[in-house]
Amino acid sequence: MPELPEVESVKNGLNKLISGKAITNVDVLWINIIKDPSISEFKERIAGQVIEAVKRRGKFLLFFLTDDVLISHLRMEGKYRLENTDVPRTKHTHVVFELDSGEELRYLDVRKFGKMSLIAKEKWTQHPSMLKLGPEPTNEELKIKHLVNALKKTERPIKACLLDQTIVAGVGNIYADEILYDACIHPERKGKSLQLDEIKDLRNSIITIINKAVDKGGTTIRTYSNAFGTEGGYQTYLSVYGKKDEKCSRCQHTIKKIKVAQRGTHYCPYCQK
DNA sequence: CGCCCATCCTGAGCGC
DNA sequence: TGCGCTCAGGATGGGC
Repeated sequence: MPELPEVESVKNGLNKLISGKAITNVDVLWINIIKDPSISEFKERIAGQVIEAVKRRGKFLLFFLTDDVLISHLRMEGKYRLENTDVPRTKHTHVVFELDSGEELRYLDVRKFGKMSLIAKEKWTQHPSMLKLGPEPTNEELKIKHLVNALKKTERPIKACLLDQTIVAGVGNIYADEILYDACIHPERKGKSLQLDEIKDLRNSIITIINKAVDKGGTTIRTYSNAFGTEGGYQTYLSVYGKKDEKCSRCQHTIKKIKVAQRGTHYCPYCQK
């Protein structure tokens, strides 16, 4: 399940593989992947454009083309693969970008949850998906004051707040659990119950955990791999995610799994207050 | 406005 | 062996 660190790794791989190549044609094999514009406009506009660079905002991949930006979200299991045209397309290949190099950039997605949008370059920051995004989880962009404001009035559990992309962009279910463990905060604590020093700890944990995961090339739990097909390396650093019934490495108590905001949530009932 | 919940999807894992 | 059920979950939009 690609979160910010995994998308960052995919972005880096794609830049090496496809920057400077032109798209000659687009095949859409599962129409629900394309959110907007219409399928015909999507295909017609992309054909002929050059992929200048691939960037990232939150969990969204941004393909900067000659005139447009292709906004792509991998959701649960989306992947990009560069293949020669003679390699057979698998049944999970849903969108194919044919390149002037004779290769194909293929979008694969077992669950078909991923989405793509195309928008004019000068308007991409105004796309609804972009407008809703909060700050990137970096020391420069994620301000204490912003977190204080976002949390001070809400009754929602802090886990739900971390998953809310308007509060901070890029955190998903795995890193939310890891961040709360690192900050020693119970996932069911109401947002407004957090004290200032706890919010500072939380901010530090968000930045530290995400940075380290980026550094390790992301986490491979189920099926994630980057554009080169290589797996991430952060899974060996996980403290609670997927560790139900195992011992907490800090206090030796047993890691529990509960549901918070409809999401599987792992935590240590002794360390996380 | 804030928040909850269903929806989209398929494959893995499990019990019988 | 194979069937049917449950679970996994990010963003979105409807509804209260």
